[in-house]
Amino acid sequence: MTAKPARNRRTQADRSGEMRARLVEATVESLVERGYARTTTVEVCRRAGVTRGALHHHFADLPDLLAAAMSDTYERFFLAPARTRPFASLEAWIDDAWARLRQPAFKAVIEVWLAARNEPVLGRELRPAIDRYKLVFSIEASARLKALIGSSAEVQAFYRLACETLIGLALGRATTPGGRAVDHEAVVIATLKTLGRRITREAAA
Amino acid sequence: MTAKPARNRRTQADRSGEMRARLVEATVESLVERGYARTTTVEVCRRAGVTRGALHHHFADLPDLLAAAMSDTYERFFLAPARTRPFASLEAWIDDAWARLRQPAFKAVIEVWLAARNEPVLGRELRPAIDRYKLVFSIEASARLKALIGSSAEVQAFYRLACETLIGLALGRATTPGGRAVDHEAVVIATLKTLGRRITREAAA
DNA sequence: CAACAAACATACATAAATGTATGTAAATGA
DNA sequence: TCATTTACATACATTTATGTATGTTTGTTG
Repeated sequence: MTAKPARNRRTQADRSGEMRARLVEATVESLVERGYARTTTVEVCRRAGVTRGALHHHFADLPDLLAAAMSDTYERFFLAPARTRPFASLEAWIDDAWARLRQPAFKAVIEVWLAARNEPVLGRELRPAIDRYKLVFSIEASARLKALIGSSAEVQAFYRLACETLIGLALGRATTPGGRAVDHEAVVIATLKTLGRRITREAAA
Repeated sequence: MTAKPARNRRTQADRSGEMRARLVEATVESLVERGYARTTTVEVCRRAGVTRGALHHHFADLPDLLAAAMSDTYERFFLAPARTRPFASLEAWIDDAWARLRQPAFKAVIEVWLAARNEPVLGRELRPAIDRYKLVFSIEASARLKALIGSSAEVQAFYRLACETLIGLALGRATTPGGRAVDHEAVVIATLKTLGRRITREAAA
């Protein structure tokens, strides 16, 4: 039996998990730094420090890997932190949402969104992952959002608007050379919060 | 001398102009339908119905062609229509701006933005064209916008916000399978206009 | 109406990505 | 412990894009 697990003896599940994680991480990095067009299997393997054989063993092809990378980013950056307490205000939600969308990793999501639209084959394989992603902004899917927005049509409409605004800002970051903040980012966020406060106040009245 | 210009005799300037136009048009189409990653010289030539030799004669390389495509879209969709009368209201500006950003051609711009960020070589060549594009949203560069916004910091901030919102919506369209409208597009536009009216009213007071 | 240059086509060499096939080391389980 | 499966590496064939070089047609100009 495997009585004494030698110092560097890892279980197969461990090896698989770690390898998949490394590959997914390398994929996201490549998407952020080099974009979809230059995110090839060789590039990902180079970053992960493994051979293409390893990649091919764990993922059927690039679409498969991208779907995994997307789901992973989705889980780590958007779902996991969302399992905390409810939002105190629209302002708090804006802070929370923007803290996520401003992450460099969100550029990877944008790249995949476009790639899925651009390449039908890829789109078919990625649709499930993408649809899960969309739920991040879905009011119905989140008890926190439902509680925050309530039944006011005005608040709900403002929420939709704020989502698009944040995505616009995120695209700005994604297209800025270093992924740095775009010029008027702070002003826009501040304005969004101000408007949020007013909408909330009026809805309460 | 070229006494009687035969029916199908075209001047060299004509031929060049038409060829460049065809290539640029094919490039934009390809960017919209297939994205940057699959917009190759062969694909562009296939669409334009010419050989790669022709392309290479008019454009040094793909970055050069992309810069031309970008400038052309810029000119046709954003600058040219902007030379009309001043905006009557923020609402009118929203209508005008959205009428442009909702065009499929704007997806080509987004693709180029990302490509320029993703590939340094391309970025260097495209920077001038991109910087010109940014002027579309620049208040200082447009007398119409200056007149519309005036000196109110609130109106100016709202304008910045609205720009990001519209870009967010445009990205939504760009990532939607048929380039079709995203779910809550109409609501967001309507809300933006409502807010615009309020901001204007308050700034006047 | 030459001589020349511009406009466009054809052909080939090179590079890079992908898929597949096969080989080896490590882990599992009877 | 040994047969078997899983994890990963190596090698090759194919495809596709690019750059470049050279050829042919069509306009321009003295």
